[in-house]
Amino acid sequence: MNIGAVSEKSGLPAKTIRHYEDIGLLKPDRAGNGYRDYSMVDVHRLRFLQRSRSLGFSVEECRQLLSLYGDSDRESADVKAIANAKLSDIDRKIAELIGLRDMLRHLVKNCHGDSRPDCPIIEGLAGEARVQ
Amino acid sequence: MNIGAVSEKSGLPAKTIRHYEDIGLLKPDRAGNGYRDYSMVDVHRLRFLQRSRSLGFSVEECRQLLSLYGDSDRESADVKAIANAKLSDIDRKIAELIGLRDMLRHLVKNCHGDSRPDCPIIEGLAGEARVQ
DNA sequence: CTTGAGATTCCCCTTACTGGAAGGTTTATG
DNA sequence: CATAAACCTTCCAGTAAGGGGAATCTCAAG
Repeated sequence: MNIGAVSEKSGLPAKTIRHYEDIGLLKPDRAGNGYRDYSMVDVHRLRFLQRSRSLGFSVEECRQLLSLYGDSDRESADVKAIANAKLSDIDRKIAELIGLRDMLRHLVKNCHGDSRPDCPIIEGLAGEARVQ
Repeated sequence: MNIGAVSEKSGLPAKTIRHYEDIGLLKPDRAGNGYRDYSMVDVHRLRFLQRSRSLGFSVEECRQLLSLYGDSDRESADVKAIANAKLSDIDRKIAELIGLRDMLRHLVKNCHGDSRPDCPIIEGLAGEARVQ
């Protein structure tokens, strides 16, 4: 499969896909003409990257997540440790997104258009997340 | 309030706080000695930035979200349009995080340590999100 | 008064892409 | 068959969003 098709299927620009290859996140075959030749596994990895990057995980975190499978030299204890750590991150992110969503919903409901100066939503903006 | 205290309260490094000032996300006062002097509103904005950046929103998106209040020249229709667009984004992100979490949970439960070659989790990795 | 913690600016480095040039390949069309 | 459009290649440079660290300044404590 050529890079254009993979781009469409993964939702990532071709530039980004080549970049991910440069930094070792995947290694597509090459066709006789020099074009990259992607498999469905590559598409899965790229889709996964698209998702997790857009959710605020760094490329290195994504690399760890990807290593949870596929790398046949994985060790069960490592896998579980990494996965559990990421599960905490994810739970926190979900909670924060829900907080953000509620805040915006409140804003949409209560801020009724006349540009009144003091909007009580400002309090909610910072969330009640414990710092540190 | 000095930048150190604000850093602690917002969870952002001082470097990042100064950077946000450079790109116009806040304008703290200056004390007589040249030190930046932050208000509680600044702290709120910074906390908000910390949260939304870590959730995968770009700085420009954060700028839009911040403009939903504080800018007294806001127009109700604009506010609602932006807020509603962001609400969709947030809902999608939440759904994706839940998908990611379920996948990891499944992996933790089912991948029982002996490095067996084929893990069915790979299917789940890409999610069933419709591309495009 | 001096010592250490915290502030300032400035400049360069890093991460994670993104745009564009210059050129090779494949596909559709006259 | 020619040739133009669409796709692919590499390479180089730029952007976005910070981070490291030097050189200097200021404040609080002993």
